[in-house]
Amino acid sequence: MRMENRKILLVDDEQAILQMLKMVLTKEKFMNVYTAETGEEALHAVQKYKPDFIVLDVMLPDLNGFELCTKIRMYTDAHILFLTARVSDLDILTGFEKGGDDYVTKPFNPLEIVARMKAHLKRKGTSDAASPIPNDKVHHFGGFIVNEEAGELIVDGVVTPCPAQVFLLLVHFSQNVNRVLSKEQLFTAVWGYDYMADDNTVMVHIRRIRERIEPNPSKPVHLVTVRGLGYKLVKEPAR
Amino acid sequence: MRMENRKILLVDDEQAILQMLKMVLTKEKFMNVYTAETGEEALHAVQKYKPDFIVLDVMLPDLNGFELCTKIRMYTDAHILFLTARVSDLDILTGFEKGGDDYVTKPFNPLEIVARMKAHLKRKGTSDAASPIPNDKVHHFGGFIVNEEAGELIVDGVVTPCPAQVFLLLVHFSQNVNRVLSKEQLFTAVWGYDYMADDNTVMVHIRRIRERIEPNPSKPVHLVTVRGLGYKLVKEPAR
DNA sequence: GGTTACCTTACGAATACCTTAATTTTCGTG
DNA sequence: CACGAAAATTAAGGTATTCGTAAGGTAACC
Repeated sequence: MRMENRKILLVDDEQAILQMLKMVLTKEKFMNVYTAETGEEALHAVQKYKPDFIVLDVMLPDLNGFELCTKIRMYTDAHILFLTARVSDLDILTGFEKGGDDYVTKPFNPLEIVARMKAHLKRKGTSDAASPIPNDKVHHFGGFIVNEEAGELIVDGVVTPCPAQVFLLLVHFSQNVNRVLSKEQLFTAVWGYDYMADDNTVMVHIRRIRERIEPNPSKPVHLVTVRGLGYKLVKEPAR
Repeated sequence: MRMENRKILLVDDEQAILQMLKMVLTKEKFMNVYTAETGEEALHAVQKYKPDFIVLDVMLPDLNGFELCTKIRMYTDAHILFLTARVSDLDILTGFEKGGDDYVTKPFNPLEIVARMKAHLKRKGTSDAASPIPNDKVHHFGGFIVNEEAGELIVDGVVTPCPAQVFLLLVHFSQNVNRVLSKEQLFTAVWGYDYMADDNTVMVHIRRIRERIEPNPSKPVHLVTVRGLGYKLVKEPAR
């Protein structure tokens, strides 16, 4: 893929910086330039556009840029260049530890950003390495990941303890996304019995899943109830 | 190839800088560190050692660092990080144009050089055509190595005695890194029986592995328990 | 208004796992 | 073949966690 077709994500809360960088990049024929002004927007943009190169300001209104970097690494291996006003060595080293690849201090010459970007992207060749290797045992949802192979649940970038039965139920849902499953089906598939005497066990476990993955477990958006039919795990929750 | 086996070339006419960087790199377990004090020496070193990463001072007695960079590019595609006292934007951009990948201004923190180096080399993975064919029978973990071919376990650089069954179990884990394996799976794969009457045999062997590879066998970070599901050998233990 | 479906929290028995020691089995050597 | 050492399995006591049940409640449906 030609360098200029690479996708660039610019993350900064200062409009002036975003506009300046975007202008310079456009002048250099970079056509796929996206912007975000908050950490949350950035995470959405990463999942939506899958950028090859990310310019990331350390100081964001909602998230520390380093923490954001850690979260971004759940979705992409793209090159991350930090923008920072700080010159503390500890902060610089922290950025590298958190999975960053480079940093530039403010105020900066936008041509330097472009030069660094070009130096990096030139080496990428045509092998689009920024995409994650598809793995059907790792299920990605907004805000959490169910990793069957590792036996792990990751919520907002954090490994979340999950008892075995709860996890197995969640795995079963993840293997049947957007599909309504009755309590009987769940009990048979996950518990292994042919007959379900009482459905409370399943409901309690559903509650336990929701406590881990839902913003508000009492108003679920991921693992929703379909009254009279069962439950389903929704890939992209409605807004 | 492991990061620490990468070849580093340091080019600067100041002995103090060369010695300081070499000391820091050696402390970080980089064993193949070469130095050159002139452009001519650098060119020779590039051809002789074929370094993966080059730290290159702009001000050299015989050659301008940028011109040297252009010459070096005839022989290698290694990552080139410029050291420069100049802060002129024009010089910085010149460096990138001449084929440089990065730059750091003097005076600098040597740990930043190492951090940048690691950030870059970490991405190189094992795909280095000039290196011997990667050997998937030798498994490297933080603090220990499982060598199937030699039938050896090496912990903190020391060959560690390991009974056969314990070793075979560890090999099986090493072939399934970051993958949770149940006690039944382990018993079937390593012991060769289809049915496991009692799981205590496996647990005792797990304990024996942990006694060899874990800093604290009772609080394992490498071979971790996934309660209700089994065990997994983690490549990079969580901090 | 009554019934049904689902929700939620707390609690205790059962389970999973850990650990060390004892016993049995295997292997190497004389 | 006997013996000693090493390795593997079994046994036993212990701890921490999990799971299923119970009970009280709410909302939707008829």
